[in-house]
Amino acid sequence: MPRARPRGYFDPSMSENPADISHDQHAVRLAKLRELRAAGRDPFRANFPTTHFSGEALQAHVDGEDNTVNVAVAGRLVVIRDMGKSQFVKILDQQGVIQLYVKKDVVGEEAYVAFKKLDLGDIIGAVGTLFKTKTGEITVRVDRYELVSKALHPLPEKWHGLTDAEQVYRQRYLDLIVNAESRQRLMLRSRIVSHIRRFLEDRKFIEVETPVLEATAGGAAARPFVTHHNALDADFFLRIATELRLKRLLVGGFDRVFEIGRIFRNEGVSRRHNPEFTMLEVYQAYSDYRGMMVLIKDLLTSLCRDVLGTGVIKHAVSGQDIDFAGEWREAKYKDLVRAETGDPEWFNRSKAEKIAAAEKLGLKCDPAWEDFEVTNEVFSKRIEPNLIQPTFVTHLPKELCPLAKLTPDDPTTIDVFELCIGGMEIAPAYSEQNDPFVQREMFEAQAGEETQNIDEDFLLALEHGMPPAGGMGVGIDRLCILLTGAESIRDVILFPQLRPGSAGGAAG
RNA sequence: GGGUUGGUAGCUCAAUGGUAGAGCAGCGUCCUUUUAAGUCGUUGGUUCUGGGUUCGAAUCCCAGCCAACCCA
Repeated sequence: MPRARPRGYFDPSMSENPADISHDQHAVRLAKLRELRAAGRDPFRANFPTTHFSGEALQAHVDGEDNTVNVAVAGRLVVIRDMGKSQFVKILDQQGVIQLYVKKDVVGEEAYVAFKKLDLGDIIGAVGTLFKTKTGEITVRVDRYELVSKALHPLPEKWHGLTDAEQVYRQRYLDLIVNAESRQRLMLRSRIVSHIRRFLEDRKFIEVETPVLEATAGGAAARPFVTHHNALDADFFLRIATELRLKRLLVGGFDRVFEIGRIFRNEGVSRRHNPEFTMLEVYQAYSDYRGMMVLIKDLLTSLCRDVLGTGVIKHAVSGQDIDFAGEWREAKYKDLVRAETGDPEWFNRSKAEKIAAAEKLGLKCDPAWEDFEVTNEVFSKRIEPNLIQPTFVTHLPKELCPLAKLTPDDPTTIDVFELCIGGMEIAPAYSEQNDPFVQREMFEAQAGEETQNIDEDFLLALEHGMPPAGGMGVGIDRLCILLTGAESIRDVILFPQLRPGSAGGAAG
């Protein structure tokens, strides 16, 4: 038997009726939507003119002068505190949250009744004046409001937010609505990229865009994605670097160029790797890798100063403070390896001796590896993870990068640095190879049997004369991990790659 | 690709082989300066999927899907 209860919008006394939908939040919202439409009100308006973002409105309030400043604001309802004949609610916009105060005797009976039927998640616009509540919060006293867009699904819980990693990534919009930390971190990424553009433009660099679809994927050692062009009936590769295109521009007389471009590598997914990621590549004619050192140090210190407002950041993994303001260490690759292995004669040992020594350090080595690969295993597993403070590692073995110029007094190494910070490689930079004959030899040595993979068009460009140049690549995602204190690359990419699946079916 | 951990109400989480619960959200009241507002009442479950063991499975076993972490 249904119990006697006052009848309201959805009467629980109807709960034994299959038509009762009070437990189904989606159905309740659909019913409210139908009611709005039946009353001739559009639940999805075309616009709502605003005068202020939330943050601007908070700034616009004049202390001690309540209700003198008019504002029109809009955003998503994220908090509702109903006190009977008045309500405090909060709306979220791009700049954050602002509180609204809606009084029955200000907005009128009809509008107030309609306001009570709004749901968390609805997008509303409001016009009113600014005042400060008795607890000191700057608030909009609402004269008039509109429902701008109805939300048909409930928001995740306000206090704990959304924690399910899968839903965070597949439905990032929910994460952005309820997790302020995510919202701020991803906005910080935008500011970082924006700062990099301004920084380089101030130094006369030109931003360019080069093809993503390439006939040969060169400029790095990585497996590419393959795709197909129907009209040309030809396979294309998604680029794995922008280097060879940008150098053609150096030949063409664009002396300082950069591209902030999406790079695609068909490799594993991990905390540090997304199949598509963003790389800054910079080339400066008549400079060299030493010039790039100055550039990257200026760039990172200015990022810390102007975007983060600090010279020291906390390293998420080790807990150490990373000091960008002080002197940056510079160390030769070979010296670091000799120190780590405790063997001054490391580079005179045979491959077998190196493997034996590396395995004593707890490393697993594939016997098929080349000599330099064994050494590099020591570097990447034992040395790089411990380079927390900014460190330029210089004079790498020439086998590691076929596009750089050899060190004048040591033909086994190249004029390059790898900037390591927080145990990660942040930016490799070279004195770029501009001798077409040496470049061809390096390509051929690297290609082995697969000479069809040599980019002949690039070599032809070099034969027309490329100015000497310093070049540098900066992994934007890793830089953002470092600067925002994120633990995973997925936390600094809006929509990280996941296995295909639907958002709705994600939870089960 | 291998190992480990996890998947329970819209969300955050309980329930260690014996009637699936709580908080928030929802629904119905009270409340015209609240701050995770408060107050009284109340609805809501294919326990990721499919098999198996058992008198009985969210729980144990097998397979699969998805995710996180570690390794390659």
